[in-house]
Amino acid sequence: MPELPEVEVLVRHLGPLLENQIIQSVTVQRAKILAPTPLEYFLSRLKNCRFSGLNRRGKYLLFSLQPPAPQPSFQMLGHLGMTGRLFLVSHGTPPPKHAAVVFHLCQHDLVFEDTRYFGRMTLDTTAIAQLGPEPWADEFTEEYFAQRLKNRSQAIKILLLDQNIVAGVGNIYASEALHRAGLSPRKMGQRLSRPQVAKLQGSIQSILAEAIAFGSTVPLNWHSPDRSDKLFYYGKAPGTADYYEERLAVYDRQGLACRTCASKIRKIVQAGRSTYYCPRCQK
DNA sequence: CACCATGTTCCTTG
DNA sequence: CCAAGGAACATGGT
Repeated sequence: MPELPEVEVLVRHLGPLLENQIIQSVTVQRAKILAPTPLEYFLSRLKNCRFSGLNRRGKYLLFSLQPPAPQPSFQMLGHLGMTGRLFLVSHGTPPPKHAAVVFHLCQHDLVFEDTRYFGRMTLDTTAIAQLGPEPWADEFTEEYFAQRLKNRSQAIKILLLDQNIVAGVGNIYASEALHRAGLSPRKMGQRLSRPQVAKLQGSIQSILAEAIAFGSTVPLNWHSPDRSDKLFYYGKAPGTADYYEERLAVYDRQGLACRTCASKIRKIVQAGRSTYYCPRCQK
């Protein structure tokens, strides 16, 4: 899935475009991703609603929807899973093969395409309550982070993927943040010193912030299922250069030279997920 | 054919 | 009760 930065870039782009658009009807090809919301309820609830806001929490999307007065507004929760993408096409454009949900607006269709169907689009927003703080929230203090790590015997890489500790870090940026912090992904959470906790906290914030800034400057194609950019999974705008080559320090770079010390980047598997690190820079 | 993939949840085992 | 590991979900790329 797009991790926090990709979702943030999407929200910043899509939010203004959706503002005040009214849903004429909804087509659902994969009712499973609506769970636990029943299909019929989903369709009837959304019809004639106006998009009144789009926000992000962790890797989740939160759509604010306003039904015709006097009904109160409510929220729809989206999650892109591993392969989910959201984009606008001209009204009536044939949907891609794995279009899970299509929201028919006036002049456009909002397509939620998800090849692997791991994503969600639901009226059940309870998942939000289980999330830890945003990386830049006041609550995500060094004290809080140290407290959450100190009694954990799991490797720090695995803990970074725990959305209940801090929300939004995924498999790519977990490796990247640990490299920047100079920490071994194998180090147990409880064995981080206080300065290491502080450095990791700062690394998470800066890695994610830079990814958002990067994604905000790259010309992306938001209007088709094209995903050829290998970057933000939205598709590179036609005629633009490959910006992504030197973007990541360690992720998917096993066997290549560390850009800091030239040692060979290694790949290991933790909790069934790949981790990349530099054996010399990260202790 | 085999293995890998940006995520989350559930189940089993210890 | 908790931690850890594995499988499941489903499809496509290499």
